[in-house]
Amino acid sequence: MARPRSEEKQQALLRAATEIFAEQGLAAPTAAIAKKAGVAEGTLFRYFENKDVLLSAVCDYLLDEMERVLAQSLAGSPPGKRQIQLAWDAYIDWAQANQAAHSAANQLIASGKMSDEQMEKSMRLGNLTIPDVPLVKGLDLAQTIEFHGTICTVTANAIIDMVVRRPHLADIYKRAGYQAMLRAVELPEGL
Amino acid sequence: MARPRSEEKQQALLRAATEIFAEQGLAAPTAAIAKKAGVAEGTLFRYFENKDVLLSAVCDYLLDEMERVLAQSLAGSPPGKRQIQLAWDAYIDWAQANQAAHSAANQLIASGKMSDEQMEKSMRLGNLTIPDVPLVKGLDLAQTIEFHGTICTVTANAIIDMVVRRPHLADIYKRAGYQAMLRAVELPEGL
Amino acid sequence: MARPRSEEKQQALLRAATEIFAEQGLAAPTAAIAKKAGVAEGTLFRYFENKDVLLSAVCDYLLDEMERVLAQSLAGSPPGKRQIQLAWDAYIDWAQANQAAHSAANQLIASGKMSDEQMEKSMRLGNLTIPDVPLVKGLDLAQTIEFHGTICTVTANAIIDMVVRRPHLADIYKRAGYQAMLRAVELPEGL
Amino acid sequence: MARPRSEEKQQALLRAATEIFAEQGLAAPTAAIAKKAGVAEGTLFRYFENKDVLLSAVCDYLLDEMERVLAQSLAGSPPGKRQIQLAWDAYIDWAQANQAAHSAANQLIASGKMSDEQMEKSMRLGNLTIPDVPLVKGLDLAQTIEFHGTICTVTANAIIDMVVRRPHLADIYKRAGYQAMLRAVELPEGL
DNA sequence: AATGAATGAGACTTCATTCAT
DNA sequence: TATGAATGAAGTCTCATTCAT
Repeated sequence: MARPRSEEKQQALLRAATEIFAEQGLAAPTAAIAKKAGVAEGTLFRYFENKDVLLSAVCDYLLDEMERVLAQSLAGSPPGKRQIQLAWDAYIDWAQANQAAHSAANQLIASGKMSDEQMEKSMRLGNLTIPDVPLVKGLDLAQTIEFHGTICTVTANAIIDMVVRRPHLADIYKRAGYQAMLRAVELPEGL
Repeated sequence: MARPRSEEKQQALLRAATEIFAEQGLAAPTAAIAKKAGVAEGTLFRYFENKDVLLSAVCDYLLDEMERVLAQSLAGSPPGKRQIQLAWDAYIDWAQANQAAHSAANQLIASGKMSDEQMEKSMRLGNLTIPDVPLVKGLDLAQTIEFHGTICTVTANAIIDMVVRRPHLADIYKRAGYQAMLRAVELPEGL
Repeated sequence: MARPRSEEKQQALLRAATEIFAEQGLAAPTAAIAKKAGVAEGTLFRYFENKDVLLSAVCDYLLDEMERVLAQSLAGSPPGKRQIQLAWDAYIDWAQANQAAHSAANQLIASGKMSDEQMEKSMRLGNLTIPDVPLVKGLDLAQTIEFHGTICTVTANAIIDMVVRRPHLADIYKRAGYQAMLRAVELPEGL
Repeated sequence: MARPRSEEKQQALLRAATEIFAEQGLAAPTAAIAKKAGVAEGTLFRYFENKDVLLSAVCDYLLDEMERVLAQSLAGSPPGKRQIQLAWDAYIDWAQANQAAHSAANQLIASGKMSDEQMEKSMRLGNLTIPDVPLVKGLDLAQTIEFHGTICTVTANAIIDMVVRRPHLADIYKRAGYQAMLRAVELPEGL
């Protein structure tokens, strides 16, 4: 099974899978994905050997997307300053504008089907912009970063859920969530 | 008279379902649950009309369990003092000792199949011990409580994941997580 | 499995089965029958070895009922005169008043599960009151009787269906049907 | 392109269903039908969404078949003359030659699962060739036609049963039945 | 390479029958 | 004897995957 050529169809399938997973869960039939992508049922399996491979590919696709969004948000801003808030806002705005992507990503993470590499990448994104902070007593540097990154990530996701549920309070949630996160990871609120 | 319907079997099914859901996800076959509970496939459906009813029953079972654990942790301690920490520790310890229960509960909450009542109860548990705090600017009282309760809950769950992944750091995560949560919701750290 | 004693329960089961079969078809669960009869699921099988035996017993029960109704209608009327009309009216009135019995009987006959004896008895009932008529050319006496009896029976059943569907026309259907039947079997209409 | 969906397979399924229903009743397993049609179990459900749809499709298939047979029998014969006998003979001959079809059709009609449209079509076929006859006293025109059509239909079906049971008397039953039906609906026997 | 019909394992569920009480 | 909980075979239907076209 040589990787076939239509980059376009591959993208269509990834986008369709993202939406279908968001709507119906990861157990959604591959046929529904193919249909939404506008290709035949069998064609899906020319691009993704089986459903697990597709799940993994969607995961990569979404991680790349997040990475792109975060990278773009930081581009051109002086490192070490306001970086965190830029990333925070960019992530929340992206999730609000791409709820299917956010939902699918959460389901994939929760499914326990992500590879170690993918887990690590998702971690890395969560830690992306956390500056040097004092070690948590009893943890080494890597563990401290992971600890703070995790709290940052889950807080952001919680905020996104609230934003999605009450869009008219989006800005309030976004700001208050940001302050709460800063306090949680012991960064000065002025940051 | 005929054999009485056994409370024991119902409990066995709920426990088996919890474990199987934790291991295989909510899409796990009912046959696996019946087998683990040591009953015939058909027996499951005498106790739970169909799979959705079983899911819902497991949800109630786990919420009751959590409620029991939290209530017990608070029993006998003077209200308004150290209550939060007692609940925090009890929840994290329970989750560490009952990983299947914690995992199943999380999946059920994420599945969107919970009834409104169940959602509300899970919310209530999350807010249980949060004392009066100043309103978040722009939110009313209920929204403020929800906001803080949500952050508290997701932080606790994040800590549990870390505790499960690195049990030897359990106490450190638990303590540091607790402090982080207090700061996030703007409670004095000495609490 | 000795035949147990409660005649009353046996009758209750037969009556319940008749009603349930009429409502839900012969594929109705035995549990529904037991419930309607007010006995436990397992009790049914102490009175009827298995479902086929129950079907057969219901068939006998209904044939006996019809026989009783027809016999009663003829009792005391001088043989050979007006007998046919008495039987016709009695049968149609009985079916209208006992639609479940009629429906169940029809389903049993259509199911092809009747024993030869039962088939023969149902035939016999259909022929009960047909007086001597000239042989149909090409048929012997028994065949002629069967031929006329069959036509009489199916006509009566057709009339019953119409009566049930339009009760306000019951008498018209009953009379017109009777006349049509007489003509079909070449009996003088005045009979 | 992919294999085209085969009209042939759909027909095979309809024919197989007809035979299986005739042999085993409408409760027969879909697996038996698929097997007899020579396709996989799942294939049946690509052609018919579920069992009820299959039942309905078989019903349509058989009604169409009957309509075709009756239409063909009348084609080219001057209207209003001998039409009835042509249709009668064609129907009985068809049923004798296609006993499974006749049996399945009867079961479907008896099952109460036919749509109103299908009921009406089956009625229409039964009334097809009945010419103008005097009103039955107390019934309007439509009711009279229904009355006669019903009697005609049930008589024909009764004759078919007899023909099937004693094929060597087929012609005698057919003729005698025809005469009986004519008398029943008050048409001159010479017709 | 793309298609979508075909496949059949496996899911959920029902129910006749058995058997412990 | 009566009960009804327990059983598991069997039914309907879904869907990931294959393969003829």
